[in-house]
Amino acid sequence: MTTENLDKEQYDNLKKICHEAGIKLTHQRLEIFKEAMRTRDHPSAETIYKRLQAKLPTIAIDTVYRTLATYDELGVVKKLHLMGERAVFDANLDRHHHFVCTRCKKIEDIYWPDFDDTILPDKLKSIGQIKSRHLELHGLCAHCLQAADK
Amino acid sequence: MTTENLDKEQYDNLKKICHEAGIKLTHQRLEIFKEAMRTRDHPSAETIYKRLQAKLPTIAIDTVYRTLATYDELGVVKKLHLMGERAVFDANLDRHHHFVCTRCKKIEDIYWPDFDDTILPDKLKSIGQIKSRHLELHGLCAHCLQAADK
DNA sequence: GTTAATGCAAACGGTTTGCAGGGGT
DNA sequence: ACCCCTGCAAACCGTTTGCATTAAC
Repeated sequence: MTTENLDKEQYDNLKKICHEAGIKLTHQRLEIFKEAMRTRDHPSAETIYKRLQAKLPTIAIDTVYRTLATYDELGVVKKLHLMGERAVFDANLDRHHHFVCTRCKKIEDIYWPDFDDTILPDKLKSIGQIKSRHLELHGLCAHCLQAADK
Repeated sequence: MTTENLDKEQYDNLKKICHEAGIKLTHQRLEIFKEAMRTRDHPSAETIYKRLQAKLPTIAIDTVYRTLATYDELGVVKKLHLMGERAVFDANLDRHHHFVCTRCKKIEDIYWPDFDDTILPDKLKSIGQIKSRHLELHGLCAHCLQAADK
């Protein structure tokens, strides 16, 4: 059980979370956690699975699915359901939204606190009790935009 | 080829769209169009398929998928990808967003023109070329809210 | 040692595809 | 008559599940 690339604080925190949830901190769970924390590129379960194969050649993809579902329930990562495509997992728990490039499918986190703080019109409040707002901006990312007007 | 429940204007418009797109206006395509127009409850392809079985007992579900995909391309209906659940189709082409009840999973169209007209912060514009914004509000609908505080 | 998690394989559900026959233009 | 569209079946892909083995506590 190695902890390189993972600071002690994060490790202790995960240990605490698992302990409080009454689940075991297995080798696989630790590596999946590290991989999820390592990048901000919204990997899918399959992506995480592939990235871990070098380090854990015998890991099964259903373990990745199960672990990420557990982490989602525990609030360690957040399962997103963008675009009806495969679910992707976001280790960024800050209040944010997403930009999706329609060409390369890249997903970028965006921040728009003024929008988050905008009070909903009274008309919308009659719908019920609104708990969260999820904004997706769609378009061409800077990179694809550049490639488009070649 | 019957047109009950479909006003002549809508029918002529579909005919024109198909003609201009160079595709045939078949019996199945007309019935799928009528079914999509008949309700505003965001049916899935499977739902439309089931609703048409009484009238078209031999229709195949892949025809529904193919036709709805065609209509999506033609702008007749809009394919949504909410919540990573099965894709649903929306015949409402007005500028609007969606409310999703976390309990009963009902999807309601919502309108918030002030938000649609809000200019994006300059910071976000650096992402690239933003073409559309899709907002999902999540929470409990009025009905489920009432059921919750029984 | 006890219990839960893993790996394997098979099932699952929604969606897509190849093909031959049938219907619209 | 021509060709596109349909219906059928099978494949597909991401995800989930049942079960025996393995590992964490």
